[in-house]
Amino acid sequence: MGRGKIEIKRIENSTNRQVTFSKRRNGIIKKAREISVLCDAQVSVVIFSSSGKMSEYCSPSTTLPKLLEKYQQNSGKKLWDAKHENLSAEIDRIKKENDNMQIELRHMKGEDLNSLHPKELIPIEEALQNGLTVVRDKQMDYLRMMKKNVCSIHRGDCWRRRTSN
Amino acid sequence: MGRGKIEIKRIENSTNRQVTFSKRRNGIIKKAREISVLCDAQVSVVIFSSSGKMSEYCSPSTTLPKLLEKYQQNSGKKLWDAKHENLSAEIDRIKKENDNMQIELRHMKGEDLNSLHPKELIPIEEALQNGLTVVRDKQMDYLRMMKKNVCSIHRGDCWRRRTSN
DNA sequence: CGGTCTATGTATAAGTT
DNA sequence: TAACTTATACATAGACC
Repeated sequence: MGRGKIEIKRIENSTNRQVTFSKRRNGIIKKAREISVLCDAQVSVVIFSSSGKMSEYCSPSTTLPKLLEKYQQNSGKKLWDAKHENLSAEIDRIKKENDNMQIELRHMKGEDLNSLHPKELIPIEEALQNGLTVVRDKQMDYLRMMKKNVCSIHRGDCWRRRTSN
Repeated sequence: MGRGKIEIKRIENSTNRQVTFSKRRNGIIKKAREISVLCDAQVSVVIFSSSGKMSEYCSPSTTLPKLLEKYQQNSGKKLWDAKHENLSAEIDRIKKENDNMQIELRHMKGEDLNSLHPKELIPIEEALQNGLTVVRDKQMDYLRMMKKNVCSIHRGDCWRRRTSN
């Protein structure tokens, strides 16, 4: 419908594609508005351009949620229950991760050890020993640092450095 | 677009209305298909006739749930109810719990300690020391138990108990 | 990006079967 | 009813701004 006939296949020239998109999108939304008035129909149109820009139309006698509710009843297809299931699945996944971590943490604190085999105690003991070593090293570092600072203050290093020069 | 011009207002003759509905619905869906091919767009059309009959189109590169998800992100409008928000909130809550545990666990393993104040190292050291004590006690118990069992076997305790009586 | 113009292709209102 | 026909209104490709 225009100066030349076009094939219905992806328009390669991106400028043309964008222009055609705008025109046709307006056309579709106009048609949607018309059919809803002429024929007393409930219509919803949602369009995303390839660049992600969204356009929508929904006939005035309804709302998108209402229409989608009707859609589900009519088609039997689930639109957001599927979403529910996804969320529920993610909750399960995270909870499991949570439980595992909690168990590990309890073991590190010496709790719930009775269910473990003697062999399983070994890596825990090692982890604890390692953690303790690292923490104590860190504490030693702090102590050394503080001692050094105290000595500096006693010797007046800071003061002298700041004022001299 | 036909033999006569028509005003865009409800068609009172119900036969005409039904005929016009069918024709225009087909037209809209054809246009939707065309724009999705020509312009690489994602399109969803849902139409209910006044008699309740449903028609739909969704471009092949997507699904209605996916499109609606995008719609929500894009428009900020919520299409589904509180149930989702509850689930989302729970996910957030559990994830936070998860993060906290992960941090605690890392600290117990001697990781990420640099961000802590010296004071914060103390409870960690205590927890590690305590855990280590408990784990080692448990290991001692096992050792003692095994030793006892070995002695019993040597003395034939088990055998006698099982066969006698 | 928008909007305007115009030749031409399409959709469709109304008529016919 | 639905399917087919056809005259006409409308949509739009391409060009320009």
